[in-house]
Amino acid sequence: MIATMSEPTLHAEEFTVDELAQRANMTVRNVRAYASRGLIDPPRLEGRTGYYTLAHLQRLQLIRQLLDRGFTLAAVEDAILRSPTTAPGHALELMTLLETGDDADDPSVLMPRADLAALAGVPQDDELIDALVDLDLIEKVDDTMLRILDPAVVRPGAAAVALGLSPETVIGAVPLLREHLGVAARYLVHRTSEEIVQPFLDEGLPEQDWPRVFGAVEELLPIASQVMLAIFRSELRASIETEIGDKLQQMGD
DNA sequence: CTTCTTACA
DNA sequence: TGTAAGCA
Repeated sequence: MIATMSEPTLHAEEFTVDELAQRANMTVRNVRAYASRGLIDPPRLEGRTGYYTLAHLQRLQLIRQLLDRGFTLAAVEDAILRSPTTAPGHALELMTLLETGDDADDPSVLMPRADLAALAGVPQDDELIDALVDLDLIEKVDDTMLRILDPAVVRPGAAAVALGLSPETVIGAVPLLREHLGVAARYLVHRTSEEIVQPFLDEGLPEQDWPRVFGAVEELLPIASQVMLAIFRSELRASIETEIGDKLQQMGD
């Protein structure tokens, strides 16, 4: 009915760059910059002007959230390019897990023994070092240098010690977490194998579909991680309420 | 007049 | 990331 000449967009859910940028609270310049880095899909082109959809908007909003959380553009880029088909929320959680996103392949890093002790806020202790070595979390390089094999575990662990937990408690948590999370991990992998991989093997294995199956399995990693994290968090909160809440209440009495 | 690209700062 | 020039 109404055909205003200034509004060629009759598809209700499509925007021009300008509208897109506005809704995402970004400048057009940055929208284009992200687009040029492949962070958003190319728009539907009509002549020379592009028309963007809600999917584009959501992607930009995700980028903004991650940027606002303090991640570098490079890290955001890495996260998005890694899991293109994963829902935006999952990618966000994935980034939180990966922290930086870059050193996911070989995270090991060299650190003087004194530095590790400083991070934990405790005096240097050979026994603690040995305990970490036994857990395959670090390696002895020489008398003064350590190789941190799993910084994602060691760094927060040191932080926990710095906050007042005993090193023994923190170190003791590692085998405990490995054991219990390992059960859940093996269960999920087993079910994935049975329900996703096996059917493809059974029905004749069209070779060209393998990348897709493999991709699906890969993408389950961040999704499962997110669920694990959410459940663990709620368990932590529940424990805090009962255990610590009770003690505080007793103090009040 | 707007979109897009490229280039520069 | 902003600004500008040239183009469709």
